Amino acid sequence: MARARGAKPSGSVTSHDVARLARVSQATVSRVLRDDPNVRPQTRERVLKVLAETRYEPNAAARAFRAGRADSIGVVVARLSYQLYPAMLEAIGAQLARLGRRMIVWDSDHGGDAPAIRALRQGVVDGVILTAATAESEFLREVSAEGSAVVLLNRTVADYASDQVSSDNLDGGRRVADYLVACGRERIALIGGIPRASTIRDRERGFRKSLERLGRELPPHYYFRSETFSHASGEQAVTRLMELASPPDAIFCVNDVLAMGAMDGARARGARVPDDLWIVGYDDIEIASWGAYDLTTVRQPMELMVAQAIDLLLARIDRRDAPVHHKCLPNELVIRGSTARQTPPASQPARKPRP
Amino acid sequence: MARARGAKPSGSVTSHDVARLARVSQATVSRVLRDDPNVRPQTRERVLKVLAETRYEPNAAARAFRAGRADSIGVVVARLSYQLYPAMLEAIGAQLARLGRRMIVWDSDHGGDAPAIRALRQGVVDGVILTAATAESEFLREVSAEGSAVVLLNRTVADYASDQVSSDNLDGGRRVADYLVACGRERIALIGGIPRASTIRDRERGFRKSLERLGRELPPHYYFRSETFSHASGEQAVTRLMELASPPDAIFCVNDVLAMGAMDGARARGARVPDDLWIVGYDDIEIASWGAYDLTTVRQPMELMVAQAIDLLLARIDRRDAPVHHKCLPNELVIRGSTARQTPPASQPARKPRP
DNA sequence: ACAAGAAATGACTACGAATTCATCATGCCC
DNA sequence: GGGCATGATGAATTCGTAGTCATTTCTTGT
Repeated sequence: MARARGAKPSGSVTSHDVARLARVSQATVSRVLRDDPNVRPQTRERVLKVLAETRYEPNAAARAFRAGRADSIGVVVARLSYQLYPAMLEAIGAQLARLGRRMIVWDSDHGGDAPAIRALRQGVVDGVILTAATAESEFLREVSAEGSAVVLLNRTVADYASDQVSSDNLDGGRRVADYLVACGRERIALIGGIPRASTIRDRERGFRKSLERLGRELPPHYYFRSETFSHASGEQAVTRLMELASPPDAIFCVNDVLAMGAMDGARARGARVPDDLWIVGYDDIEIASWGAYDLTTVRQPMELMVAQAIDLLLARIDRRDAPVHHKCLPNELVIRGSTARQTPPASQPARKPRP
Repeated sequence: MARARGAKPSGSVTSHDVARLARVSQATVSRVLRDDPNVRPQTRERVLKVLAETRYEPNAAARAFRAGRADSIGVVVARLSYQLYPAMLEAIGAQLARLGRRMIVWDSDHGGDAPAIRALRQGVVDGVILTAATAESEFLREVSAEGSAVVLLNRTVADYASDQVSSDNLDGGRRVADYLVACGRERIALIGGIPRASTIRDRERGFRKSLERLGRELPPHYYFRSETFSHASGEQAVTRLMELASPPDAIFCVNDVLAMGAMDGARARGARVPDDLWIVGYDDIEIASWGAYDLTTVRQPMELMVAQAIDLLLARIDRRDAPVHHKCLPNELVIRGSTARQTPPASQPARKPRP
């Protein structure tokens, strides 16, 4: 039994200890720590000396308890295996660090949003950023209605009273369709995903609607819904599409991993990209720019999205009755070698062609 | 100013409130919460009913304050852009969640280990897992000497009195050398990295030593040290190597991203892998198995390493005088299409050939 | 039915930092 | 030099939980 009850972190020097050693009251130590001007320089000096000597560190639990806030923010992530999410987490972490907040991370694979929301209610965190498109929990609905400090990032739910930040996935899908049609692609296919995720749903809808508007409705056999967002799914999907009597000459994949799987699958069947088949992805993860894939894709303004999500969250932590915002940022089509190499800019005008 | 001083998390129902409503003492509420057997079923029922009605959640700060522990573990990571680290983080998170611990994440890019160690001293976290190979701070040295709950994961420092878990990088490098020689490669090159990281250093040393033992010392012009572990560095390195009068026929890259960069660079210069050039990586990140790279590489027993690191950490949190362990786990050469396609198993025996 | 013991419960307290309020010291002005 | 403002400091208090210890209530055996 190495620990007494109520054991404290290593040093376990308290502000009372410091006060005693510096022959002042605990209140004065607290004042010095908080840089209160009402301390005589001489006294401050003495206290600072003892603080340094004892290597005092304030007890975080006591401080949080007293202050009523934790200075920590919760982040719920999913599928860290997909590069977009580590990148997002990295951005969130960097920005929170700059703001002096800690970041507690939950993986939505283990209980979805619930553990994070629970932590919020217990005061473990001051607010929560939800990035994972988990099922719409009634738990979340309720918390959201309470005006709790919860922000949905890269995920929208129309009737939640929570702040939400996403990029314009509808427009992203539209851009891809416009681009492919403008470049004269004739047989355009779509590899989509589970419609539970709002982002995916919007990408698909934007893509379809734009095709329709251009008189090029997507035929059912050119649509493949993959159950998971994996490389293997992309391979499988492209294999099906290429087995068709009239295989597509362009495929839009709703995210980059699917696109890379599709590319590898197509190549394995002897197709050349982009000579025989164009492939477009979504997200612009780092690998997309590497030589092996050199993937045309849609890039979201990640840093900006994260910044806005954190802004909204901190604002709401400050005042829970702050107005609810649903932000939707524009994104950008990044054209690379998986499309376009030898096709000249098409004559058919698109709404926003980026030849 | 929407918040009173000492504001509490949303509900802000305390155990006193519950006690009042259930017409019992706060102590009894506490007992019910902690499942103390000394509560009459009837009383327990009444309290539970109020607990449910009020949606009571214990105040985490007060609890942590009182209990003297945070039930949180800190993790310092680096370069989340390299897939190995998100995978590691995911494993750590999953295992901690299973143990009922929260995970606070710091990116070593912002202050190195210091913020995490500081948090440890303040009791924000009960222990820290350091995965990032940052500079050897005197801060850490000191903390380590104190017997604080710190574990180095995938990183070794000989004279730190901390628990350490890594895989046998020396042996991993050795295996690669043995394999390449055994398969009859004649001109073997090495793309290495900053020797600050113990893992990288060991991989290089193991590789070199094994070559020497086999009478195939690495000539200086076949060694390239990249400053960063990036795809671009790999491309750059391979370009240099291929410009040599006698370019290598096999390259060992000390991690997978470098290997992928090298592969893309080699292909861009018209070389075929593995027909003209073999490439071997290290880490076996997910992409390594994808068709575009199909990379031969060395896999570390990640889940096991994480499990052992957490075991050691929790043991040390329990008793700071626990014996110090330096664990070193074996790893595995995973042979794929970036090597070996048409070379038959060599006649020359290697120590542990895996043809 | 009563004592003795066990079970159930409540009053009270500690934990550490930050804050309020009271008090004491100091300097300044006329 | 007396009085008053201001600056510096300490005593006391608060926060919510989980303990300790004392007290009350119940159960059981005779």
